[in-house]
Formats: sequence, structure tokens, C-alpha cells
Amino acid sequence: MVSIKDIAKQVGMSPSTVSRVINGKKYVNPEKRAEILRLIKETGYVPNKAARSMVMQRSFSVGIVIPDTFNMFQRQLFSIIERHLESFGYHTLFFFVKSDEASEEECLRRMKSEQLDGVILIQEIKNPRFYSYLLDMGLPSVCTTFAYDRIPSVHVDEEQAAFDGVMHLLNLGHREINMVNGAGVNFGLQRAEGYFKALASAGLPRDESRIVYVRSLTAESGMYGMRELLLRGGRNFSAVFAATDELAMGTIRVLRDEGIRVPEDVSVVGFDDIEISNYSIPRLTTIRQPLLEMGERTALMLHRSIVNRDAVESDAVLPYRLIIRESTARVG
Amino acid sequence: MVSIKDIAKQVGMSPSTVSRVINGKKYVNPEKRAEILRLIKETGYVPNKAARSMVMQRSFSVGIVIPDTFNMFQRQLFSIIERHLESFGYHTLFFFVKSDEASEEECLRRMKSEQLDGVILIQEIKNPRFYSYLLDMGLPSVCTTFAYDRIPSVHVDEEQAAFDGVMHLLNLGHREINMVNGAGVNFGLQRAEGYFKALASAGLPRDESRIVYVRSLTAESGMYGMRELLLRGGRNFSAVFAATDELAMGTIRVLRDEGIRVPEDVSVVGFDDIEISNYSIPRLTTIRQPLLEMGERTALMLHRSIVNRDAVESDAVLPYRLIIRESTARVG
DNA sequence: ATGAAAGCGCTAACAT
DNA sequence: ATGTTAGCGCTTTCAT
Repeated sequence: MVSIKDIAKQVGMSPSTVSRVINGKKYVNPEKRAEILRLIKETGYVPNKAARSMVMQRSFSVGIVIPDTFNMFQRQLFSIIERHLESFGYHTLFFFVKSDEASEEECLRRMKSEQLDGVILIQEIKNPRFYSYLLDMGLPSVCTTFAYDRIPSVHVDEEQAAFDGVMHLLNLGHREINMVNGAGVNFGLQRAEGYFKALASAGLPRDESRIVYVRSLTAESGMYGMRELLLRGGRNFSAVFAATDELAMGTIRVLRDEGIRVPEDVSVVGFDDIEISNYSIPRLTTIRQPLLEMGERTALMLHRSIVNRDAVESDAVLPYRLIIRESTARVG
Repeated sequence: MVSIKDIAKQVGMSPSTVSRVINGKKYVNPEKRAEILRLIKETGYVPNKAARSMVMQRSFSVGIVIPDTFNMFQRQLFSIIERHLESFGYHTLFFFVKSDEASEEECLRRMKSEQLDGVILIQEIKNPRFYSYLLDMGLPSVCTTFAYDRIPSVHVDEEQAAFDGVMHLLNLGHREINMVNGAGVNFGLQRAEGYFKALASAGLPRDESRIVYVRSLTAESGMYGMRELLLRGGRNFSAVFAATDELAMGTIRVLRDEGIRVPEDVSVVGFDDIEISNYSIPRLTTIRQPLLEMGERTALMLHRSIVNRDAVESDAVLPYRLIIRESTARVG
């Protein structure tokens, strides 16, 4: 592998000068610079990242912490974040964590060993030590899709968004509305709260038995959730609010298998607006999270707090939007 | 950040000894070892990866090259590969590449700078220099989901799989079968070949106008492709073979919008068997690629060629399987 | 404008 | 069994 020394030797200059050229520093004779640049291109020289990151005490990389079972929304989100991070000159390291103690611990270890410039969390970590570590190290971080006090975050007003989704159902005349929700995630609680508040605004009681909490946010879990609801109350509902689009797809699948038509018999509202929601049968009515903007803001926010370590970033609460498509209809 | 020196000082030993303990080498007094281990735990010491990778001339990381617009099958695949790689002790770096020259070039640069232990390609790279680089550097690599001469690969027999998919349609009595295919990917060509061979085996002519090539492998592109086919020949078909499940979803969407029922009016076969294919309406008949096994074999193969640099790995051609669900039916 | 030298944190060869 | 030393490739004072 060709190194900075090789280049230096070939042009008869010192490594320092070559380093200056590479880093675009001043105080280099334009002619020498040109020659060095030419040689760099010619030899295909590329700086060794480990060496550079050792001496500079930073890695030019940011870590993205994401559940190993990330859903499609999260997948789309991290692609966007990755793209923006790249435009700021960072590389991206993914840390897939399972939601158990050991995995979070391992993730922490890796993060330490990597000399990260910053961290983005797309997953609520259970272990409080995790956050303490970030804070103690003064490691720039931002949370996205959820909020954590003391770490800046980018998200939507979950509760209000859920409220609006359920209001849409209410406006369509639905009164018996179930919810399929994710367990163990904070936004699940917030979305449930919005759901209850909307019902309350229509004078409907808070009925916990109308919510089922499932372990993951996938279609598979959605099926499980809907079956459970059917078991609990039979067909005592005319609408379902699902905490994610994937959950909604599973819900619709079960309904369909039971011979219940969507939206003729039962209306379904999702949350996220992932790509296929616009292609599925029926197209899904859902609450769109502003994916592009969330990704952009997240990357920007992190970049800013890396560049200016003691600037305090404030949370960005972005606008969501109810997208009405085919899975909801006036109550029959 | 606590370093190996700090640990050494605190136990009154040399850094070498500490290093030996960390790396589980022999020749260290059990008591000292225990004490050092204790201190490591106590201080939360974690080795600096950059330093280690500089002196050892390797990074303990493998790069996964994947299209920036990766589809769901690829997403599922890389999750699995990542998991296995981790179990072998590697970290995973993702290289998202667009399919343009500049992006491939940039990817190459990054790969050089990272001192990778190995590379996995989930994407056919256009630029031959890319492969040359891998080969010249003696960098262990494996291709997955496609084959490249001179680099070991893990894949299914694309042509035969496509053949079987189309045979299923033929067996159902279909004779007018269209294909929605991905442009610019090698396996697209192979799947087309299987499609033609199946048709030929039923005495049907090779009609290029029945294939449409679309730019990506998404549902969006699938819609585009189906519309184009409709434009070309109207309803001159009773079945469609789509080169990926996502393409199939888009295809079905357009059909539905045209009032054409699946499978009553038109049968659709996909390829991949991604998760939602089992939840979509209708559930998709498709050719399953052995995701788990492909991921495992890919990781294992790479690991072996890293450990044993001059062992020659042979291609792994894994068994696919036709999964018959609801999107295909006997011709009406 | 340029070079010499030190040092980032670690491992490995060589002593002992 | 353990310490000493050199050096991985680079950036960054500090001289000049």
C-alpha cells in the first residue's frame, strides 16, 4: 500500500509537505502542490484512515444505533441520514442492537473502541448507562423518531398525530375503534394516549381492552395483534388504528382472511407512510412522518454539535400529515 | 480515554503484559492476569481500534457493497450476513453505491482507506477496475446473489429458477405470459433466459415485446413496467412473471387499478419471497431464495478466505423453491 | 515555504 | 514470564 512517505520520496520532499497538500493547508508552493497532486492521482494513494484517526483522535465516523429488526420506516430513514452524513464528510457505522442488556452492552463497547465523532439513535435504548455514557463522554448525539431529555431529538408530535388519525376515523362515523400497538416503545405509549384523547373528545370511554400490545412492529405482529383482538371481542369494532404501517398490513391480512372487507366493513389507519403503503391493496390511509426532513435535520443537527461541541441544539418537532387513501371509509 | 499504559501503570507492569492479557496470549502469570482483567473491567477500558488496526495492518472489518436503493430482499440478506460476520468477530461497514461511475470510484477510495479484511458484494459493479482492485490487492471477497468469474459467489441458479416459475404458469394453462424485468442487472438477463426457455419448451416463440425492462427493482418501477406492457399490447396476456417480488407488487397494483383481477383474470409470479409477500393481498406466488442459507454461506465463505488467504473457494449454488400462494390460478 | 521530530495507542520481535 | 524497543502512517508543533 502506497503511503505518504512513498509520495514524499518520489517528489523529493518531506512527508509534512505531502500531508499539507492532502489536507489542503496553506504554505505550499503551488508548483510542488500540483506535482504532489499529480503523483497522488497517479499512484492511487489514499490516506490510511486508522493512522489519521489515531493522531487526530477522531474517526470521521458517526454511529447509527438501530434495532436489528428495523422496520421499513427505519430503513428508509437511515438511508436518508446516511446520505446527508456523507455529504458532511462522515462515514457511517451501523450498530444493530437487540433489545437485551447484553447487546446494548456490546454496542457500547464497540462505540467506545471506535472513537466516534457522534452518535445517532433510531432506537430507544433501555439501559440508562447508555445515555450516561454519551453524556459523560461529551459525545455529540441526537435521537430521531423519539425524544430523550438531555439529548436533542428530531421527531413528530406522536400524540397529536395519533389523535388526528383517530379523529379521521371518528369523523367517518366510527365509534368502535381498536388499536394495534407496539409494546415497549415510548412512542407506542404516546400514540395510545393520542388515541384515547381522540376517543374522549367524542365522549367515548377509555377502554384498555381495545388496545393490544405486540412485541414488534412488523406485519407478522400485526396479524398476531388482530387475531388477539378478534378473540377478545369478536367483531365489536368498525375501525382499527395501527401504530405502524406494517402492523396495519398484518391487520388487514387477518381481516381479509376472516372475510372482513377493508374498508367496506372495517376501516384501518396506519402510521409512518412507508413506500408500499401507496401500492398495497387497499392503499393505506396513514399518518406520514416527514422522512426526508427528519433525516436531513438529524444529520444537520449532529453535524452542528460535532463542529460546535458546546452549542445546545433544541429539539426539532416536525409536521406530520394525514394521508387519506383507500383503507378508510364512512362507517357502513 | 483510558489506555493500555494507564492499566499497565496501575498494576505496575509493562504495556506488553497488558496487551498479552487483552489478546489472550500465553505466558502470563495467572494472578497478574486476573488483576489486569479486574482493572480492565473496573476502568471500562476498551482497546482503541485505530491503533490496533494500524499496527496489525488490518481492520477487523469487512465491507458490504450494496446499492443505495437496496430492495427488501437485499435488506433482509445483509442483516443476516451482518449477524454471521459478527459471530466471526468482524465489524461490518456498509458501502452504499449508486450505479454511476463516480459513486463506484468513491466506494473504491473508501475501501482502500479502510484496510478492510474482506469485501462482500451484493451488487454487480459496472466498473471492471473495481474487481481488478480486489483481485490485485488479494483482498478476500465474495459475491452474493450474482456470480462473477474469478470471485467466489453464493447464488441460486437464476435461469433454472425463472424457468420453473414460468413453467408453473404454463402448467396452469397460461400461454400469453409477459415479463417485468430489471434492466442493467445480470440476473435479469438470466431470468429472462429462463423465461424464454420455458416458453420455448411449450412451443411458444421468443417474443421480446413481452418483456419490459425497468430501471430499478421497486414497486414503483413495477407499476411503470406494467403500464408500459399494457400500452404495448393491451390485455394480450393472462400472466406476468416479475423479476422481483416488489416488481410484482407494482404490477398487481396497476392491474387492480385497471380493474383486472389477480389471479382471476391475470396470474402473477414474483421472485425472492420477501416478508410481505406472505401478507400482501393477494399473497404472492413466488420463487424463494434461501435467504438464511445464502447469508450464512456468504459470511462463512468470506471468513474462510480471510483466514486462509490462498484457499480457493468454489461457488455455492443454493436451492431455490417455488412457493405457490394466491396470485396464480388456472387460466380462466 | 519546508523539514525534522515527536507522538497518537497498540502489538510484536527481541531481550532477559 | 515479563520488560524494552521499534514502528504502523499520519498530523502537528517547532525550527529554520
